[in-house]
Amino acid sequence: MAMKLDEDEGITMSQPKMTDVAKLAGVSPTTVSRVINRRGYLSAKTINKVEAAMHQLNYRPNTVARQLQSQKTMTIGVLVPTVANPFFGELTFQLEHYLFNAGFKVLVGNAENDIGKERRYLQQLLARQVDGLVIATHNHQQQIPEYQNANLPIVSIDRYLRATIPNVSSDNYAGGRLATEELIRRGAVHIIHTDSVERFNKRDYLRQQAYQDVMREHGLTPVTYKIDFNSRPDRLQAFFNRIFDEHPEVDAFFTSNDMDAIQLLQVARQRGIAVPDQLQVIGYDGVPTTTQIVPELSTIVQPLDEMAKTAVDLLQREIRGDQVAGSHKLPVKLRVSGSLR
Amino acid sequence: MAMKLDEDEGITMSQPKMTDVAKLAGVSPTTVSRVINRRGYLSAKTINKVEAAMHQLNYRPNTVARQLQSQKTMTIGVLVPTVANPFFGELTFQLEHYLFNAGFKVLVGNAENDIGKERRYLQQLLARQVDGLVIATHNHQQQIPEYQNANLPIVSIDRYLRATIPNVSSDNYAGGRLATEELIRRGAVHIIHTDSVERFNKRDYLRQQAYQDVMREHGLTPVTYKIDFNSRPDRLQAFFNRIFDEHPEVDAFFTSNDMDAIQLLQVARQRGIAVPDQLQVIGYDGVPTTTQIVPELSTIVQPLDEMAKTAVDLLQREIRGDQVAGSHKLPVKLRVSGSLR
DNA sequence: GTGAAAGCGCTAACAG
DNA sequence: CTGTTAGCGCTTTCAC
Repeated sequence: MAMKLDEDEGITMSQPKMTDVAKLAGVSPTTVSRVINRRGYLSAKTINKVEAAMHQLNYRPNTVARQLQSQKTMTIGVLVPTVANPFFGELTFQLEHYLFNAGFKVLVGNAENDIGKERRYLQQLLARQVDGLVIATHNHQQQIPEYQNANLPIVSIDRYLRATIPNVSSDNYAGGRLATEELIRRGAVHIIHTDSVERFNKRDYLRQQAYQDVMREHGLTPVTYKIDFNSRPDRLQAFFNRIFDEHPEVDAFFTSNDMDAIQLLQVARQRGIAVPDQLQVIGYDGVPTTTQIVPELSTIVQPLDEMAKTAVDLLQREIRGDQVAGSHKLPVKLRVSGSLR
Repeated sequence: MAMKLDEDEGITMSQPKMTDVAKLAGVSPTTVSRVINRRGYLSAKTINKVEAAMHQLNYRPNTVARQLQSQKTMTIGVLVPTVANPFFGELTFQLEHYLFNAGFKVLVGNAENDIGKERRYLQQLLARQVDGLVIATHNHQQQIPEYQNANLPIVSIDRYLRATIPNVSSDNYAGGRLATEELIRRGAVHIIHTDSVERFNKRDYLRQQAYQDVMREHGLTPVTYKIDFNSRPDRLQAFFNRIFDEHPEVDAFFTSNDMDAIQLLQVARQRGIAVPDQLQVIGYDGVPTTTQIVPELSTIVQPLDEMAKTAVDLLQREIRGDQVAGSHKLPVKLRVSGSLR
């Protein structure tokens, strides 16, 4: 029956608040607040009384009220194209992991490559609902004015937003060089690079730039195809089939992400092209989940773990008031597997 | 220079509030509030003045203050094992999609199969920081007392939490039957079922139950192996190798999820077992991303889209005060592909 | 050691 | 059509 106490007293009562606890414990709300926050001098007796009362009422301090008072939400907004994509799923996971350890919660939004949705998220989140923002979407920043006059700590992932917004990415230039040089070293000559169309700034073209530089240094002709990141599988397959038709001499691909590389491997199999003997492939990303599913794919591994850690670190510094603009590049490494000979 | 107005006035000013707008527009805060919320009668002139002032100050109403006043956060907490897993990534995506359309934001937490972390999330979120919760984690609910006295709308996904908490799942029994019957129909006799160890309630055993029922109906001997959902790839491979060693006669598998099925296919390839000629495989989940990556896998497709929609619908009804307990099962379908002969 | 009063930014109730 | 007042639940001065 003692166990029923809460219900007896509380079944009709809405959520208890501080004054309820204070009344039950026979102290003032201020004292209850002090006990919760362990602030100031308190007698052991008072602490016990208050804690007993809180327990009895199953009291939880109202987070929103504390947020209003403290002017902090301890929440970070994370905007990605979609967490359904393994890359952004892993990124979101890593961000949440580090943010949680730093005391923050995560509000996620899938922009779904919809500029309108991204803007609506920004409008809501910029209204002091979060203490900061991590932006990993792909939409054209110039169509999203909110980024220009945003007055909140922001970190972008692998994307240029504004001079004063720090950006975290893998070392795209090094990755592009690494992939291209490796393919050449292994005998490839007709190497095609596929890249995303969603790049709107020179700083976002570094993989392609590296590929072209390396090709030219070796006296080879660079060929780059642009892929729409949103392409459904069937359109992707048609896309790769077209490349094979237009370039029957191709003996290697460097794709801008692993999902594309995987589609490419399927098309190659359908066309009876042997990998790696006739065709070598290197992707980009190296997300653990994808690697687990398709271990034979060679790829440039982005250190998503370190990238998330860096992003969280930068964000915390921004929140503290530091200036931390600039491009933060993390080292990549090559994962050699069955798609290389 | 007119473009610089904001900065001239606002560079040193912190975030403007309603009184700032009111002062600039020469009205009371209440009127500003009315304009924002389009409530009551307002003269066109006043609306214009206020909107001009809001625009000039780049004013955004403080969300937290509104939340405190309205006693609503329009935010839903979503707890999953990890969004890095394609199944939960897709689930989270779908949930966010429907929640956004219903006006809600999403706070995600990765429980990481850590009971402590799941509890800390619950303690925080139950403190009125969200208007409801979607629980898709795998931890043992009996080790998480918060679920028993949680005083907030909750929906669970494919998992029993408490009698009064509605649960959404695919029709696991039908799915188990469908898979097993299909394998038998296609000539399999020694069919092994692998299932997750993270099932703590009879209601969570329906796939296994269906498998066993069908096997017995056909005079076959059911063999179920339990897998730890968290197993790293190498441990999973060792696990499947052990099964092959212990049951060299096996000619089909029905696995409890596609990731396991994919590892199984890799082990079969390593051992030189031909799929589907020597071994047929049916997985469970049928997430679009996974299907795109491994199209040859046959599987029972869960309608994640419909499940998310249903969960959001139930949650909204709970928030309105309706009683909506019970188990909500959605129909599955078989996807036939290369791993079936 | 503890309490009373003011205020975080907004909106609902009540006037006028 | 618009303003004044009070209050959402908490914390932070400032007293005592």
